[in-house]
Amino acid sequence: MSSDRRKPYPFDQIEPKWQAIWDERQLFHAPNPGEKGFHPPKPKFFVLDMFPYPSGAGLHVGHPEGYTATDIVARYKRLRGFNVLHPMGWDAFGLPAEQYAIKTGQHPAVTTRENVAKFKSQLKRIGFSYDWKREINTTDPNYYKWTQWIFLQIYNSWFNPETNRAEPISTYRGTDPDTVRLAYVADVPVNWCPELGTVLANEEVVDGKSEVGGFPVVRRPLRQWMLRITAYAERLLNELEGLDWPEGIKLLQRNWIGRSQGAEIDFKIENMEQRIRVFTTRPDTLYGGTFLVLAPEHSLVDLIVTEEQWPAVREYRERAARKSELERADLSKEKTGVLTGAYAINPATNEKIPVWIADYVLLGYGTGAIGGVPAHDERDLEFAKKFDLPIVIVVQPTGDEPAFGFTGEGIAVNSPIINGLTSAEAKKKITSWLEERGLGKRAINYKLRDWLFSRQRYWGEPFPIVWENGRHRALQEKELPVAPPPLDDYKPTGTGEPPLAKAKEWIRYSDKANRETNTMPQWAGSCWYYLRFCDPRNDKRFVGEEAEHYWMGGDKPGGVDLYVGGTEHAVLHLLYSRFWQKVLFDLGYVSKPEPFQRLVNQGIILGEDNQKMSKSRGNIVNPDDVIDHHGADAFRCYEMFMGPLEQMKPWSTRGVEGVARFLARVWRLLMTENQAGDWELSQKIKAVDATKQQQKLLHATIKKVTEDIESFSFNTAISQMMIFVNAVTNAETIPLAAMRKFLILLNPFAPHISSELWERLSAKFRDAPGDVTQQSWPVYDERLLVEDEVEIVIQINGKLRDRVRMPIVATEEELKAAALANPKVQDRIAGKAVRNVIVVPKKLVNIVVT
RNA sequence: GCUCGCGUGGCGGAACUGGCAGACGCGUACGGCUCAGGACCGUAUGGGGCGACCCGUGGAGGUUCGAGUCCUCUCGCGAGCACCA
Repeated sequence: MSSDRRKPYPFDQIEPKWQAIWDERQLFHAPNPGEKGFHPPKPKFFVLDMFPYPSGAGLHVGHPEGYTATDIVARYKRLRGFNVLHPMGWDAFGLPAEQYAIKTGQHPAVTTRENVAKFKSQLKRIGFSYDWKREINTTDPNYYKWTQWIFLQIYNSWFNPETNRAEPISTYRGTDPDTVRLAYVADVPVNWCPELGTVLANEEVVDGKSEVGGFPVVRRPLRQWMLRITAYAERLLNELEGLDWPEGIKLLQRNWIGRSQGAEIDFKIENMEQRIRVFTTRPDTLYGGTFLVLAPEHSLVDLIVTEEQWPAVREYRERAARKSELERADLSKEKTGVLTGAYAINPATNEKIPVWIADYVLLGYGTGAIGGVPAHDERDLEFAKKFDLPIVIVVQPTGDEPAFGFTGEGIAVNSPIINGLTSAEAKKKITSWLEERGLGKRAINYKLRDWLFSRQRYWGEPFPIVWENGRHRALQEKELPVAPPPLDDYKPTGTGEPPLAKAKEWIRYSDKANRETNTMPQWAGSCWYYLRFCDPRNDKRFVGEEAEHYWMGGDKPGGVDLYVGGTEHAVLHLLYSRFWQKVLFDLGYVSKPEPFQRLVNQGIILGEDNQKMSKSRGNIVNPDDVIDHHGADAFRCYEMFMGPLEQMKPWSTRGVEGVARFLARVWRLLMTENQAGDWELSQKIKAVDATKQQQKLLHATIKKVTEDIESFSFNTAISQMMIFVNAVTNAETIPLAAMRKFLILLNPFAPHISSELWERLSAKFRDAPGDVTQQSWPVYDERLLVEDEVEIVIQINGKLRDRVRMPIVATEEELKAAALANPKVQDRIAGKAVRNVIVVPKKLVNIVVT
């Protein structure tokens, strides 16, 4: 007696069989222009997954959700005659491999190789139709050579505000190009994570902790490489407009970029030459400004602070510096601050107002200084109350809310030159007034900060930069790639000096020059990988011109036609790669300013207990187990049948059984088991015409599945196929041609079983040459879908009372007459007045009575 | 606190521009077939009532001949931002 249960159909045999065939025949390889097998008339379709970081834990059920969706689309588009680019690769630089190396001494490259092999075999088991000839790995020198090359293009260019685009640094006419490069070095307060021994980008810090690992992050000044992404703030914001992305993601990016419009106003300091510049979105409240506040770190503080205030200021600054980001941002705490002892002049009122420092003002935003308008700003009000500062009302609400503490728009009061104007008008007028006097100007501010681009890590791309006499200098293209040095000890130094600094020989570039020892962040490789997929083996260029033009759409709309991934990259990868794409576009290297035309986010898959899957909860579902039990086709179909792709939804073991049962029914529809226990083709299959009803259902199914794939409603597409199979199951004879069409519809969802059944049909009937993957997508005939009769709903006062079958050609008058003559209606409306009869052709009649 | 998104049976979810609420699947019940095997097949399945009928899409209003769908308010859940001047 065998312990393993008999399989409802032999997926364990047919799935490996077809995977091997696909591999061997390179069936899913997409030829590039000029290559063998390339057909110019075929339209292109670029469908991309967010490539994974190959972790040691292997694939979890969340990964294949998006991958299955894109695979269905890829297979569908091929059947529709597209040349489909559907690639996969590995985003393999990153912390886990490095931390494993620190623990065990095993080189990250070895760990990466092992993990990639594991991921790849898991993906292959699911039957994804990737073009494996295009596989890329960000840690491959042939790949990161070009990541470094792109960095050099960024380094060697600047953003020309007049043309609003990046240009080669040679076009810069100023004295020091290093001040305008898109990649530059700056001493900035950075997010330093002691536990990880590295700095992190703003985007990588969540609630004062590292996104990876959740370790505390503190502010610390360090000299770091930055990328001038802020130069692109406006374009990154505006060009979101034309993208077919979920509104939620667009909104996240808009908020992250955080554009606000207002004015910069200069305040004279009493008895000093310097002026304090503040940024405000409400210049119309200038008359209500009764104090100024500078960020504690503001550079003017040293100059303006008075002798007697020095001790207090120094102490306050030290305390602020010691605070973590989290403590500083704690909203529940009371406002703090100290007087500098200096006074400024409000340019509108000419009054003397005190200058304070307080940590609620951030150095990083605006000018690092604000004008305090306590009557119309919550924070300023809180501050003014705490320190007993004057409060002057200058905006009168138009509603009946109190003016005190009113932060909305209203009418200007107590403001001589703008009295009576609406806030919008007042803003314009006061700003012009300031501009005329050289006291201020219109200004736009962004929350977006420049991208902190260096990391103190081993397992990342080294910068193609050397230092000589304290100045940085780019390497030549021919010196790429710059490989990381071999090291025995990968540990962070803890001082902020990168581990590469330990490689004494590697650092020494020449007698005079040393190599840069920072590495690039993990995002670097993923910023442009979609471009490399177009031409992954090119050793002359990061992507061949013709290949880029073809796959990214050239002058036609497109780019990556479909990009599927999680929302977690909304302000990280998706913002960074848009930025790189724009730089490359400006410099003439690529044909599109935006990389991803259409973006779809898959929702998270929860555990069976409705909780987030996690090791500690013990609710993780392993795809390998599911495939062992039910096969890859059932796994794929269940991932899609669970519910809408974008939605968060829980895993259900029972649910998998349901779809597995469906596939088994498909199998048994065409196959029967003989005495010996072998599967053979069912005798019920005949090369006969389908019945009228079968024909109608088939065409309804073609229509529904086609439309549902186009609209990403994979769950309802599967429902419709279930309805079809349920209906055909009881038929005496099974019409061959209809089943052929059905198998093509099923193929994108369940490629193995549909391939096998197709082949078995071909062995007997020889009516359709080739594999199912080589067929073309069925077309439905609208004429077959129209009914002769329809069911008309009869309502009285909007409530369902009866249904009658009527010819589809029935006129409104006929429908109305039939409804009124209906016995149930007669009973109900007896003695009542019919006030109105609404007729919706082919649908319903609604009788309105009193 | 602010900004988005979402609330439909015992469960996952269907329902195109307002037009038969609950497709499909799970679960459950009964029946069949069987070596009672957690396999397979069939039938039923929103709630209430013996019944004709009545009630039902988080809650309260509104628009409409007609609302799960549109509008207003409200409650709950999820996500994002969080002193951004």
